[in-house]
Amino acid sequence: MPAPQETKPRWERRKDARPQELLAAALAQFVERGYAATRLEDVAKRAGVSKGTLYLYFTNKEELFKEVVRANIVATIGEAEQDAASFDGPSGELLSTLLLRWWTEIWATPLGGITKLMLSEGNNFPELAQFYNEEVVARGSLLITEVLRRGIARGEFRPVDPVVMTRVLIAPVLMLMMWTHSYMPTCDMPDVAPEAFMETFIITTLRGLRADST
Amino acid sequence: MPAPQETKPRWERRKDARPQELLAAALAQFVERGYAATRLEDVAKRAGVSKGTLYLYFTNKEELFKEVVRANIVATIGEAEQDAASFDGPSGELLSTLLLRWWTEIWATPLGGITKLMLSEGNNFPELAQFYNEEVVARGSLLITEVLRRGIARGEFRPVDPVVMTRVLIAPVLMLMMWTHSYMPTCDMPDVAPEAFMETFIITTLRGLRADST
Amino acid sequence: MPAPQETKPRWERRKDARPQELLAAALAQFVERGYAATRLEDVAKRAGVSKGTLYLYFTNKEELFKEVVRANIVATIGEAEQDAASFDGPSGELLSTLLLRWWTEIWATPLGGITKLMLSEGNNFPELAQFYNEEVVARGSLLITEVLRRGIARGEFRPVDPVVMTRVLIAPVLMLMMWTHSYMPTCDMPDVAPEAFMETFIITTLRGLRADST
Amino acid sequence: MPAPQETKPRWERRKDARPQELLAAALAQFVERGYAATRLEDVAKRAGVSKGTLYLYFTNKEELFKEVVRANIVATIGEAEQDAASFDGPSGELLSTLLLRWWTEIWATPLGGITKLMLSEGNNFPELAQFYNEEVVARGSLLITEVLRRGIARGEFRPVDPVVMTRVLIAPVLMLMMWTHSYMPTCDMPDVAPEAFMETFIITTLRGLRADST
DNA sequence: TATGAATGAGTGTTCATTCAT
DNA sequence: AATGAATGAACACTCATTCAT
Repeated sequence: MPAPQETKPRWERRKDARPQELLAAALAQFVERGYAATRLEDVAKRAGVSKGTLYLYFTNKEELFKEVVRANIVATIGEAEQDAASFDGPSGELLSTLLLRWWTEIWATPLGGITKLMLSEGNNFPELAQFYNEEVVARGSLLITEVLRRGIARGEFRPVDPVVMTRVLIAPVLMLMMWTHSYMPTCDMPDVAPEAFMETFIITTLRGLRADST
Repeated sequence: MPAPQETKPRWERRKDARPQELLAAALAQFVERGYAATRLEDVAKRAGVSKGTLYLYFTNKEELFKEVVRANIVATIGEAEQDAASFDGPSGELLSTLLLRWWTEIWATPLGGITKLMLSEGNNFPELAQFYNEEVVARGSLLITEVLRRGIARGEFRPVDPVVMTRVLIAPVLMLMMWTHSYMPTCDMPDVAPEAFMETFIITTLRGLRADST
Repeated sequence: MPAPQETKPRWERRKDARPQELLAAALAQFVERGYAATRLEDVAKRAGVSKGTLYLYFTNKEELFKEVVRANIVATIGEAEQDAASFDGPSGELLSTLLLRWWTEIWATPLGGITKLMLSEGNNFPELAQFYNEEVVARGSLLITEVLRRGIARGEFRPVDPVVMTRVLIAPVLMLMMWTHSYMPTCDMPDVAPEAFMETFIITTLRGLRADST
Repeated sequence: MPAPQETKPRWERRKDARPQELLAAALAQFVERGYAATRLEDVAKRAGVSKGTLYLYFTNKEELFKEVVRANIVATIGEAEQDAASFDGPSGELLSTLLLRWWTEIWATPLGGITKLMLSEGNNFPELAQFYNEEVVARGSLLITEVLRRGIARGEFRPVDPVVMTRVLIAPVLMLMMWTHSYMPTCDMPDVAPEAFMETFIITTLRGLRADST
């Protein structure tokens, strides 16, 4: 009896890589189509597996979605927190840096798509929305709030409620995220470049926030 | 003589009131569930009629939605346009009035829910999105843009690109709309009153926009 | 108190005419669309009445259809029978006259449409089909058969089974009826004028039937 | 040891056989009920599968029907075309062979039912009618027309318009098809055997077509 | 007698989920 | 571990029929 040849399998065994690949495919599809409109078959096709395989790794569509979110949220925020802590210059500069980085680093990232998705369809997944808020929104907001407190304490910003102001600062960026991730061209009526938006927004708001602008 | 049975009629004739009732029910359901997740049968049930009745008054789901939008918009925007045209004071005041009215009159109104809905699901229903944009967003935006032009021309505002600035002004209000209409309370993390948000936003932005803030 | 004026009613009372009008409208619609595809609402609209009115006169769609057929079958056949009986010339001439008249007088008549309809959808109304056959097809066929017998007896036609031959003679006319009443132009591939069809058919068949064509 | 329960599997894997089975079930149902009245659920039930399964193999009802036609036609017509091309004898013989074969090979086949169906319901499904005409009727007709041209050119047939004559030749066979597939027995009034019909029809018509029958 | 608003059963189609292989 | 054939619940829309007015 001939020993079975150690043939290289036609497709490579990558037991461990599978889940990642599936999550990647799911992420892409969710971002592209939204949650409800994403068909698991398309996710499977995108990952190059069969529909059934998805169910070997994820209980159902909802769980898959949750995993996608969890897998893509981790690191990014932590960095920003550290940067902010070690910054030493004027608060306005810190603030604008933070907002700009937020935009540039998230927007290019899948996280941008997820944010849009959560804002859009979060209602249908209260549990998930809560999770997302706690892990992402709350931590991010706190960061901004702290900078505002710092600026007010140092007399750089006029006295405002830092929590409310945080929201005012976050809102435009989130909205830009939504606009950017909406692929209907008509919706972005007269074309406004995200960069121009961010610049105008930051300049104007910082001016409005300055303590010395009597 | 036996008392005549008090049989409840299978249906009641309500010819004139019907359309309004249906639109109201549809609006509520759309806002509550979103467009895609709204089943026409539920709308019907909510209005106390049968599924078929809806089709006596509206061609299909899409048309029903459009009617809902039309019935809740026309007046509102028109008024704002007229008010703006006849206003005579400083542009900053006009702008803040406009934004505040926008918020108060739309937010209290179900129209807020519709705006949220369009932002959320617009992607999946391009035709609806386009319709909404043309009828609502474009007209509203133009209003703001014109005020900005006016203020810049009169030297009240510093020179900014009025189109970009329009977006910057719109974004926070839209975002507030989204937050407000997301019924997961957790999402509104530290409770920020919409009024406080609007106030802080308007004051800050107008300060940042003023021409004389050297 | 003024005596109520004897005003002429806005619409004329024509109690007796109603059923006829309804039947006429139904006939037209059935012929135009076929049985299944005819919506009672369209019949009503065509007759200028409301949908409900139809149900005052006819139990349901099926009964309406039956009445339409019954009301349009009566007279025509009788005439032909009498003409044939009193004819005195050569049988070939009689036959061709009969076939041509059949075509010209039925084709223009609603009976043509009904024939097409019966052929098409008769399966779904076995009872009706039977009735139609007995009253129309059988009597008409018998007429032809008799002429064939006459011709054979007089030595004008070669000896054929007159019953079978009757079918052979009827078939093309019926088929022409079907083609003519099919309003999809494509189905009548290269356009063949009904008159040309009838002429070619009659000439060829009579030639084939002649006794002397040795 | 307990005998393993003989549970019947919810479904059986039949990958390769399935399409054929589905087509067969669909054919039967279509012929039995007609196109419009055939519910896909019944087709599925007949094939012993669920409704959804149909959609694994066929895009929709219309496509299913087209496939049924394709699966039952291609061969038949093709053969006839080849036979005709290679035939070398007198045109009358070719013609009668063609017509007879058409009858016997189609009539015995469910394809007869489909022809009946198209004649009956074609009006209501223009696209199907067109498809059927192009694929079946047009090709078949052309075959006959060519034979007629051949016969005329060779002096075997008297000069007639071959296109019109084609129709005259087709009509009786189609009509016979309709009669045969109408399952109301009454409709075939005095019992005429299809074979007798065909024989009488062919003999008579060929006699009428002969060039030498002075 | 006439109306037409209202009904609700029925069907084609989609897609998340299951399970024999 | 992986497949993909099979499932069946769900939903938009139609239309014959009913019935309060």
